[in-house]
Amino acid sequence: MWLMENIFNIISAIPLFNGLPDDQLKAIRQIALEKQFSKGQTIFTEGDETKGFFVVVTGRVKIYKVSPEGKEQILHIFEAGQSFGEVTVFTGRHLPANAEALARSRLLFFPRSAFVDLVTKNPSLALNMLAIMSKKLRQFAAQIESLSLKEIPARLAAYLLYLAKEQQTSEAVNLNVSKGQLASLLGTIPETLSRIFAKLSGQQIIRVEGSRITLLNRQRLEDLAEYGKESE
Amino acid sequence: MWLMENIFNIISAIPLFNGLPDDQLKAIRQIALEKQFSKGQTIFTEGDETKGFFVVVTGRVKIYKVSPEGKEQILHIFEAGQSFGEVTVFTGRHLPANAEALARSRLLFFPRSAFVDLVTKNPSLALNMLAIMSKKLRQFAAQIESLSLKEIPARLAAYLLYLAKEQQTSEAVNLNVSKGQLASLLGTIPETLSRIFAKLSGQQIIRVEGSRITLLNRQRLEDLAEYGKESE
DNA sequence: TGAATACCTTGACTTAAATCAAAAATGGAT
DNA sequence: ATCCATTTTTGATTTAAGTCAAGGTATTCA
Repeated sequence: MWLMENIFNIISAIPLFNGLPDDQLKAIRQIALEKQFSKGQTIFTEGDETKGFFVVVTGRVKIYKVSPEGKEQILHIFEAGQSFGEVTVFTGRHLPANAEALARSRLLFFPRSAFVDLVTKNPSLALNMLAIMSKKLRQFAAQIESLSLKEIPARLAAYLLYLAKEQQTSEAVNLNVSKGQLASLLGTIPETLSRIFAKLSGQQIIRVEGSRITLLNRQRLEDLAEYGKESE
Repeated sequence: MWLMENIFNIISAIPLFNGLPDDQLKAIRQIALEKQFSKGQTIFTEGDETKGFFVVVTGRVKIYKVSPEGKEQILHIFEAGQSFGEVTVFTGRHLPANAEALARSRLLFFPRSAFVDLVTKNPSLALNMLAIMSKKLRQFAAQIESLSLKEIPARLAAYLLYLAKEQQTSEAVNLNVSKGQLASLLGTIPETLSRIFAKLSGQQIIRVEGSRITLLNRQRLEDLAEYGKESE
């Protein structure tokens, strides 16, 4: 019984379900299924038929694509409260990417047709969903821009500033993924990322201590992120 | 009077409004505004506040980002029946990219709040909108994959195959954009694209005659698109 | 028709980042 | 602790693609 209550609280805290009346939240709870995934476990694979979408309750999930040579490009890393896999709910077909748990994760699964029914009956839910998908479109647009218009040091600088904002700090940020994963997120490989960390450290722009990055010169970091070239 | 009828017909043929009952289509017609843009004219600029979104009636529109050095990355080219700029309808804030007419274009403009009202009252419209945004997310995911995991010849090969599918031909495709624009769409520059056209021509994989590209060896083109390396 | 402009191609060179290879560092597990 | 496995770093080299510069080819417009 307390477990049901627990899920209810979790659901009401998910941005996707923000502002919905209690009876709707109850209906949502009715259709949600809990799933557990251990670290490294695959949640779904590109090309899979899908039956619904997920919300992260605890843990962390990466969504990624793999090239035939095995190189991986992370599209996104989702944390508690965020949803993924919605794409297939509304276009039917196959999943466009892979999902893997980066840590032991608890997820809620929403079966497609039951969820579509809810959306149909509840305009606020539909608007929330549209808002979330709009936000994802924005993020993808930014990622495309970054991949094609910026060099890797600029992408790293932008990512560090993004983390600083997320973590509400202007001093030092904590990488929430391994450096190898970060490389993939930035569209590069670990060796290159390592060299760029070394270069920026040498220039006194950042200090790297394991996964803790101290921002020594925020101005230069911002210039780098914006112009892709160092202001000398 | 005939003009109103005309708009009505146009609206009913737009995928976004597929399957909606006539009274809803009439309501949509009520809020739609017609706008004309000449070739090269800017429709909106990154950072603009927006008041709604657009549907292309005739013509062609490119959505793009520009780096500080002036290099341009095209995110998408929209043609008749397609909508763009929806992102800001549901997240408020600012436009994330630029839009420019590639040809003389007639657009319908849907003011934000009136449209949100319609969506709220009409579940089918909300679902259509969600389906369209899902499709855009897929396309962006594919573009991110392409930019980071494939070399430029592979991107070109994939694009040519995509065009062949679009144009329902297996013989020869017609580039619907200038080669310079195509370069930007593929995340490169005209010089590089030109060299790759020359290289693939030399290998008898394609024949280039202006904007008409004949696919001489579809198999090798497919290998190239998938593996990014040439099958020797 | 011919000039003007935009578009496309080719060449020589530079450079950012990938690859290959190997050494260091880190972090669990026993 | 010590070992093992993974992650990270460093070095030498290669390579794809960008830059700069100059011609060439279309298109458009008067």
